[in-house]
Amino acid sequence: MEERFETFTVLIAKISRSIRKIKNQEMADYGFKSPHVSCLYYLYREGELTATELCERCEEDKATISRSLNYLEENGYLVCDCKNTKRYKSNLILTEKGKEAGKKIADKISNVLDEVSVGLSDEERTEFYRGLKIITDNLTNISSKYDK
Amino acid sequence: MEERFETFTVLIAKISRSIRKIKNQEMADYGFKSPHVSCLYYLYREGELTATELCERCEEDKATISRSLNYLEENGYLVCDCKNTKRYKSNLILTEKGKEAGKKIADKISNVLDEVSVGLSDEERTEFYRGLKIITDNLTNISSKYDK
DNA sequence: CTCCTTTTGTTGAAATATCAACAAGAAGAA
DNA sequence: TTCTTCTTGTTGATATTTCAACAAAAGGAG
Repeated sequence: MEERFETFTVLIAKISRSIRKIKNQEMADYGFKSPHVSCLYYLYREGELTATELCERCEEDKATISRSLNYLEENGYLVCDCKNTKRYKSNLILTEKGKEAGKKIADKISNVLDEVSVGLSDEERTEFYRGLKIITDNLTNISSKYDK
Repeated sequence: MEERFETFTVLIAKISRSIRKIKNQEMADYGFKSPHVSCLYYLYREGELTATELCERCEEDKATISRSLNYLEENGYLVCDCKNTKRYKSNLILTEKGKEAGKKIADKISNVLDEVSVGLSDEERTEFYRGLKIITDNLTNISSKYDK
């Protein structure tokens, strides 16, 4: 009997839910939700980025990112070196407060990642990531048929 | 530099999105969305199930499933051998129309699953699924800290 | 049977994500 | 500069998911 569907889509669904839950809860004291956490993480790691670059990193809709940035800016986590009223092509820059939050997030994420692969050897983990990459690309290809 | 976050959460996000897109689009002619597809798939494969069992299979919220079942019932894809006005503990049964749709879905899913692991040997695929299972369990553990 | 507890399913409200139309700016050609 | 076109970001509307309160039924115990 066909077991692949279960051992794939169901596991992926569980993983997605767990990741979102972790991102939502770890920084709940700050009022951050999953997309805020992603924004701060990437800005902390990569330095200045534009909104579009941040969308790519986070794999989130630009509307979601736009609204997350409003929240983060209003609450003093970042500023924008805007040449104009909007954020077009402008770099988003973490404030000190933003960097502190970013560091906290990066540390937590690092811990989680350590725990995630408990039970796999280094080699197995490497192989796993390789497989994950291949499968992601295959699926992206398949689903892109529906883009017009 | 820490690459694990990218090679994990981002890939998982992409996979989730692709899966949902495929499920949404493959049966769009029928007006099915992702949860409808999951319901029909499992009912087709496993025969009669209760709503709760279906929630477990689909990894969906019971509210989502409840509403999906309304749609499927209203449109003649399934009936419920209800002993009462609600669906409590009752078996959900596909009609002929439902079975046809279920078969179509099962075939499509089978095709997709063939394509998903192109580039991996049988052995690599088996190893990959094993790793996926371990990681899922680890993450479920980590995130369950937040359940009270 | 009657009462009590647990399970199961529904419903409306709230939170999130997604989509699509639009507006503002950038970039380049003439 | 002044068009024109393409990119980038915002906004409101809509769809979807999630949460939590509730209600109906089931399963026991007495």
